[in-house]
Amino acid sequence: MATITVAKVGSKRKAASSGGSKTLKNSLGKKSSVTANKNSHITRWLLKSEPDSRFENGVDMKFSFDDLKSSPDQITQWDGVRNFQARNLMRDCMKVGHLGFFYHSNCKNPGIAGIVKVDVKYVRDLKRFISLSELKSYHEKHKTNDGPLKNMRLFTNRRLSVQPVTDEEYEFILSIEDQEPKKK
DNA sequence: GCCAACGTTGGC
DNA sequence: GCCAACGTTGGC
Repeated sequence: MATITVAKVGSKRKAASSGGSKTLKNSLGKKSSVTANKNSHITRWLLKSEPDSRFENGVDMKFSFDDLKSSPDQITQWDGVRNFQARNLMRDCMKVGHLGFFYHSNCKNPGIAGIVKVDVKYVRDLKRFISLSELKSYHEKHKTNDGPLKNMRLFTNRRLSVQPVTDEEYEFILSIEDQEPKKK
């Protein structure tokens, strides 16, 4: 694992940002150490970003997987994360070198476009786009048969823009990369 | 564009 | 610490 820049602290959800205006009074201290403890084994993540233009206070939120690929060194800072839980996860649990899925949200065809290293740096494209609807069909199935995606945060904590992904979830998703999409 | 679900704020 | 009002997310 070469590379690494270390940008971390900023945070993101590409776009947003608002240059640090939001205040951070809530939940530090003990709350976040709980977050850290609970997720200390996590080394895989899912990062949401919006691939389509959307303006918020005059700032374009767009940042697609292709935008990452064409960034200098294929690295970007993940800034603009406002949600406290997401920020705490990044601050306390995410480590340089961890891997993550790059997820396209708030768009026509939401789903996972590729893999990044948690710098955040491009690693590779998925062999095919894995859509939200496909993941959801597995999630539904796995709820009944105790499969690996039964608790995936994409569905159980839908608004989190920086999500922990368990090794089981990560491996399962990689394992369906080579298959034809089951359901769309 | 709608709106359900969820997160944040702030008065009490 | 509760909870109503309000704001945001994000799939549809």
